[in-house]
Amino acid sequence: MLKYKSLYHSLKKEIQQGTFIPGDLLPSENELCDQHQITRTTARKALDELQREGFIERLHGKGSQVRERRKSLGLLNVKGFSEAVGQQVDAIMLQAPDYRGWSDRIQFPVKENEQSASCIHFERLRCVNEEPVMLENNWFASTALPNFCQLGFVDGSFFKTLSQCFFIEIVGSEQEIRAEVASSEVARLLRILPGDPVLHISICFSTSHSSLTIYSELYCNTTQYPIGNSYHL
Amino acid sequence: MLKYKSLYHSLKKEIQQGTFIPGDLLPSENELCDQHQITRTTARKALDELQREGFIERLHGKGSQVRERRKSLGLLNVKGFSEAVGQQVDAIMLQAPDYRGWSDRIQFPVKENEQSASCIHFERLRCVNEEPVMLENNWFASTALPNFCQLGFVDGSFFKTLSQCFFIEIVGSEQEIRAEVASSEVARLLRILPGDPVLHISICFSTSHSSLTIYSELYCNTTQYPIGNSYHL
DNA sequence: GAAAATAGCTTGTACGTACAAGTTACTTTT
DNA sequence: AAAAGTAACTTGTACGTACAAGCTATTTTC
Repeated sequence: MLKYKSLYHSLKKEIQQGTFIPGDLLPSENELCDQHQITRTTARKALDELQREGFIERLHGKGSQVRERRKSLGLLNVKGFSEAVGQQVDAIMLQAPDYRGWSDRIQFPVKENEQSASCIHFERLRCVNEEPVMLENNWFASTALPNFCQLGFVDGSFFKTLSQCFFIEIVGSEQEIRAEVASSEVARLLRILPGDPVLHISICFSTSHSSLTIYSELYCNTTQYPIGNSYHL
Repeated sequence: MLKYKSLYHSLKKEIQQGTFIPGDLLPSENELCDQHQITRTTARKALDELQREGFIERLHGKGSQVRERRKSLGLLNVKGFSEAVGQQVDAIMLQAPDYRGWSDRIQFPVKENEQSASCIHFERLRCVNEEPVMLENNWFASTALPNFCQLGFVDGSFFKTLSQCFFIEIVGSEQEIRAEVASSEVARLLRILPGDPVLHISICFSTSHSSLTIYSELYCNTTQYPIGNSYHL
């Protein structure tokens, strides 16, 4: 594991677990250097990442302060659902992973080297406090992930499974966001009325594995939980 | 001007103006160092920023490649409308900047030190090819920007005005995104029907001036142009 | 006692170096 | 002619140093 990533994960974990609460100052850059046997350049790279994702605020002359996180679904900068609201979150698998042809519902052009491979697809319904809030479809080429369909999800998280079973990380994403009227199918699953507005997000995730791109299609009921996004420095 | 910001702006300008087109490789990091009399650390900081905003892709062992930008409104990571679609974009001022009380339409808690100041507000309608696509409301404390109401906008851009007249830069933002039904007022301005879905974005921009926060409220017709967002590394 | 100076911390920018690792084109070997 | 090796580029990580600039608590001065 790279040194800056290791520190980044370690600090993020401590923030998420409540070791540091909003308002707290993290150890200073020099202290982190001593604790982890790294240089300030490396420590700052980890803190840069935490800042971009909105976990901390850097105060010139003071330190790195843990930020208050709003209760939104926090999805746009983020690699999944797990960094979201501090509430009971779960997922219902509507269509378990299986082999299909490439769907025309994918809003991004599928890369050529992937089109020739077969496509794995799965569909889930995300719930907060047992209320459905997001319908999620994912497509990707089967080549990079042998035996994926036989595996279960680590902690119910697709991205954790990618990381822990295949050592593949998300390194970027491109998204398009629209407000649309719910189709009868989407409305039924999200328990809203056909014609109600839904947030439609198309995402194309690039990963550390060059032949794996993940194409996602999300429909969100934002009545109770808006989608959040933050950006710093 | 800081060295890394200067290089960042210079490269971004060249990409936007078409000096480098998608697929081109930028000068290598070492070449940029020679051209601008800086070290690789500084050059990389500028390239990091361009990468995060989706302008370039870094190819290990090859170089920094200019990315294909999709024709979306590209607003979420971005500081304004200007980085958007390569089409005719303009704005109609519906309510010129003037002093008002703090509106209850602001979706974020207004900071205490700002509440005591008076509030400047303006409203604009953004158009692409003369079709209205976004209704924009902005609020901020008057203290940081003396005589703002008397000034015109530089190139029609609020953020350019902040930068060039007041030397204030956007350093972060927090956003909440919802799909809603258009009110009759919003529908009339966006030339859609009341009840049609609109994308509702609430933004809170933090700036390099500690006593200036900009609160924005956007309503978008995403039928033709979705809102785009990208994230890399 | 109040104000000003100071010392010691913090983060921000920028310098320079070294080596690992990926890509490419050329050269050598087979 | 094909394959293997190599040299010269590229970016990625990490080291270490220096000074600027912001914050805070203490000390000194008035």
